[in-house]
Amino acid sequence: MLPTVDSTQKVTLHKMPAAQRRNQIIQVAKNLFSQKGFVGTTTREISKAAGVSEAIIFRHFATKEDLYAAIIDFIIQGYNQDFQAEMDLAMKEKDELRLFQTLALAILETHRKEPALLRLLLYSGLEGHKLSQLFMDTQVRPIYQRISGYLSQRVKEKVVVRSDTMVMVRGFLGMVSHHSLIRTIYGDPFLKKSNEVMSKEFAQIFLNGILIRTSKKK
Amino acid sequence: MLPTVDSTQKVTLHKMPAAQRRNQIIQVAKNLFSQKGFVGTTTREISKAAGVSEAIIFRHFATKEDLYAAIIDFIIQGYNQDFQAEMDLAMKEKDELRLFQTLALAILETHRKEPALLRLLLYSGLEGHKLSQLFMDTQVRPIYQRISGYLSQRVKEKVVVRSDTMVMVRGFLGMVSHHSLIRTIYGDPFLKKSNEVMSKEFAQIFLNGILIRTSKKK
DNA sequence: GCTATGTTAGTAATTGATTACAAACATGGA
DNA sequence: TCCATGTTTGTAATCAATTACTAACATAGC
Repeated sequence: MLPTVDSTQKVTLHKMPAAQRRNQIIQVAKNLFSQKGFVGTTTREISKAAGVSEAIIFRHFATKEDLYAAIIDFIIQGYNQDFQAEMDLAMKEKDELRLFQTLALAILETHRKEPALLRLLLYSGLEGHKLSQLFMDTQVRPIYQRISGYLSQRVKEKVVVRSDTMVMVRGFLGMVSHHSLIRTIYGDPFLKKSNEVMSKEFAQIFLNGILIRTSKKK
Repeated sequence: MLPTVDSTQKVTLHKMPAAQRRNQIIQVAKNLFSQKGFVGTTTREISKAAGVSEAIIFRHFATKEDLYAAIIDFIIQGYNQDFQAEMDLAMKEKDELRLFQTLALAILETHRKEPALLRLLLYSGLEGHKLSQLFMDTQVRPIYQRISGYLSQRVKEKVVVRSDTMVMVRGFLGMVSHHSLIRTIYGDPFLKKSNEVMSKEFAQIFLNGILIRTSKKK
């Protein structure tokens, strides 16, 4: 907030509890870092966007790097994985279409609602910060493990073709993630379908690709 | 090259023809920009890496931005598409497996041999430079058109399932590109197969996914 | 009144870009 | 063949602006 002028023409400062200010700075900085990268974002910009003086930034975070680390924590912590429950259910019921459709939609919708996350991840990967590695280890790898494990079980049950299930997961997540990337970064002017439709079509292609064809249907 | 001292203790400068020096600067800058981004790379670094003073950079390129544009030109110009011929042949012979395997391998090998290209593309996309848009328009879009057109023809011939061929191409290129991205940026510690194998497996999954199954073969 | 929250006004270092000047080269006319 | 003349390729030093970060002082609100 910028200082506001009251009725007596006197400037009144907007003081905020430390925790709240700290959180506000994190939010503001997250957006700026995601738009312009770590080196591309200046502490002055952040302070201006937060409506405080630059010194306030350094009262809450010792260095610019510390602020970045706090953003990392915030993201890792607050990353919502409530789609996990639905995926569990789909696995239990051995409903592959629903499983992969849910997974795809969760990813696409996350990136649509929070494009800053994807951009921040890419920047941090390119700039060599630890966010990317941490995110891969704590968020992405478990998904690989779970899906890959499930597929391996389905291979044994002669439902999925005998091949490297890690490659399958990589392939499917590639379809979805790459689509988000193109959409988020390049705008994607020539493929404007909804995330629901894209999820369904990706899941269909993928499942036709890995399921052993039975002649029961069509 | 740094100035070298000859036998008579006299400093001899290493002068280079303008065109050659210009080219050398482009190469050096390309690597630095790809590693640290546009804002993350200083003209001083570039000059040091090129072994000349900073003023030389600005003699050949009016601004840092101009240097970046020259790199863009260089990449667009020198981007090798000799796999196009092999893809044409595969299309002519209606050999889908070979078509998509060739495409995948060409992409993966390009990124393996020249990781700077992928990184530069990502940075330029994130930083909002025009390289990304230009590359998409001149290099990527034509591939989408050609493959998508071919698949549409094969849909009519009842070989490929009736669905959006653009989504199919996006899906396949997603598998491949995303794999390259993970490998280039995050190192990919848990999927170490060769590009040849990955190309084949991706192509198989994808083709099983979009081809209408005939019962002639297994 | 006290203290946490804020500001103003700085720091030294680094940024992209420019200056003045020197060394190496090309070449035409004697 | 030679060297005087003009051009090209280079350097060192410096510019104003901006960087991350800090010190000293001010004030809101309990």
